[in-house]
Amino acid sequence: MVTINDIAKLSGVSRTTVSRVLNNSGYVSEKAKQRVVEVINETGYVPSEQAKSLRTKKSKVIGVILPKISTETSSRVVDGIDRELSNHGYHILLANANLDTDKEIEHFKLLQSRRVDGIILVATNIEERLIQTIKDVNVPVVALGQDVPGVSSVLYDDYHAAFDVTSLFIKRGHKRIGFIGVDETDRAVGYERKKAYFDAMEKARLNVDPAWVQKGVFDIESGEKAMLSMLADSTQAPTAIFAVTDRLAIGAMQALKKKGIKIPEEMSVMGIGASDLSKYVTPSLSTVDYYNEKAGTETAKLMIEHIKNITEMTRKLSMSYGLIIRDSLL
Amino acid sequence: MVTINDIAKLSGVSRTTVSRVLNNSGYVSEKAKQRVVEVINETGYVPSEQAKSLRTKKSKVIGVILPKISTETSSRVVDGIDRELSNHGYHILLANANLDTDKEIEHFKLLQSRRVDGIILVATNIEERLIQTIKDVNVPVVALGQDVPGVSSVLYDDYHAAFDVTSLFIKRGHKRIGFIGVDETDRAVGYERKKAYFDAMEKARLNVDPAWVQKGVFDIESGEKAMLSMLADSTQAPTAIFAVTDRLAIGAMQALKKKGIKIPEEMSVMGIGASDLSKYVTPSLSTVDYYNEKAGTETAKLMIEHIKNITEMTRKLSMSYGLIIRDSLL
DNA sequence: ACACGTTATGGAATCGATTACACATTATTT
DNA sequence: AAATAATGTGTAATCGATTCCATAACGTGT
Repeated sequence: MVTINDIAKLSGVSRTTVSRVLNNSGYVSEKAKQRVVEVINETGYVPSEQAKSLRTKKSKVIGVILPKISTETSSRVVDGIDRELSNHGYHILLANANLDTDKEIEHFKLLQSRRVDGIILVATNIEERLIQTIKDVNVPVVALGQDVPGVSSVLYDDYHAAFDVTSLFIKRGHKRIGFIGVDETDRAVGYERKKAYFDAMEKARLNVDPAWVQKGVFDIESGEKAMLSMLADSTQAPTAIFAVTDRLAIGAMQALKKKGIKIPEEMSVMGIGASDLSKYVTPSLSTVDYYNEKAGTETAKLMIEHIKNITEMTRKLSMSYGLIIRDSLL
Repeated sequence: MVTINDIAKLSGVSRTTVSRVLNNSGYVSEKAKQRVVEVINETGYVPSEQAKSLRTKKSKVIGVILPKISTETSSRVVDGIDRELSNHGYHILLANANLDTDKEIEHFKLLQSRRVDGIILVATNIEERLIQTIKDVNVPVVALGQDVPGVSSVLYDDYHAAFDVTSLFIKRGHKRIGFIGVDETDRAVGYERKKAYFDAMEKARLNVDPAWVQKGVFDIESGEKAMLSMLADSTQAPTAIFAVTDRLAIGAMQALKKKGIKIPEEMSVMGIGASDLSKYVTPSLSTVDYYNEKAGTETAKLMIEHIKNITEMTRKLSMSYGLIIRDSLL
């Protein structure tokens, strides 16, 4: 590997001068500069960011901790993050927590040891241990998707989105509305969306049969199971189903199809996420677009502001959302 | 930031001893060790991988260049890569080429400057410039998805997969089979799969109406367009459609639905990719599973072998595939 | 002719780790 | 008891860059 010293020797100057050429700083004569550039091109020298980082204490790398790599949401978010970061010369160091809080915490340590300039946490469940870990970290942390106390966060408006979905059903005349949620330890998806559903129902003075409220775990199969339980448990079936994610909604649709229940004639369905899937299932699924890519970009922007110390305080940014009305809705 | 020197001072030993404790190497008395560990825990010291890398010339980071981040294939592949790499203490530095060869080449330079231990290229089009760049790079490179000359590659068996799909149609009695491909500059997806289609047709002595052969660009919309062109251009429509990707196939299905052509009664459809989408469209799409995650894992394994110099020569690894027969097929 | 600002260059310290080597001290073998 | 081996620790060089500081040559205003 050719180093700055080699370039210095070959071009007959000191490594200080080479560094000046590299960074376009200080005084360098036109002649020296040309000679150095020449040698650099001949040798194919690429300066070591590592050595540079060690000295300057800036790595130009941002760690991104994901709950799971291969989900549509993750990949959209990462796309958005990268789009913004690469504009500022930053790279992404990936860390997959795989839905395991221990790993999440471990990744904070690992990313610190790599001296990343900041850490973006795409969050799910927020435990006390995690919050403590974040406090101990000495680089800026920005969270996406969950409101982490004391940490700048980019948030989806889960409450209002879920409220709007439920209200939409109500406005269309539905009185019996079922709900498929996830565990409430997930504050955003589990707790907030559920609360909004209940609030909307209560506001419209609509009754909620406990059997209409079911729980799944983020995949299609569990949505199917939840739907079947709902049909089995309730004396009177709902006429509409609000599932907190598209995959749960599509699972519910699978169950309904198998039961011969017509969508949307006998049952309306809505999800959240605007997944690719939602557009191409039959009937196409009404859903909520969370603009994940935009959310990623905003998170990255916030991170850069923190790094540049433009923003000192912790900020909370609420994303907007958009309802997408398709055929699954009567 | 607390450094190894601080730890040394606080525990009253030299930094050599601290390093020994850190790496569990050489001789250290039990007493000294305990003292050092104690101080480390008190201070929350995290060793700098950067400084370590500079000295040891190993960064334990692998650069991954993706053609596009937010695709199902990419995220599955990255998942597989990470699964294997993290087992060996490696991290992934992400680089998004966004379907731009210039960027791809630029990323090679950038990753080199970060002194990654290896580069995994998830490839699409292979240009001469790219091959030259790879040659100039001085770290191991492994390609995934395309056969890059002189570079170890993990390959999908595009030819046989496509041949099998076409043959399956033929075996089921189809005589007029349409093809929706992509540009042949993509050797694997564009060229190989097309060649296999023609070879299978020829082997069965079946005629191919030029209008049956259409081209799209990796998205659903273009699949739809290609299908409409095929119907418009051909005097006699095919009874089966082989699209080289699931998204193209689903686009074709959309077109057929709009035209009121029944799948599979009037037209059978197959794709390649085993996307989530393929399972939940109606009718469910028959396709080929390329086991992307496994491919990612294998690529990572190959990379590690190269880094450890277990494998000196360039190797070509061909992945297996599996046909998934679903409702879109008569 | 003197002082001073501008331009050009290099020496040497520094960032935070690893590691070769030297030097004690203690334990074991003969 | 002397020779040898095992154990424990520190000094200093090193990795590849940046950057502070010193020094020198040169022009120019007075």
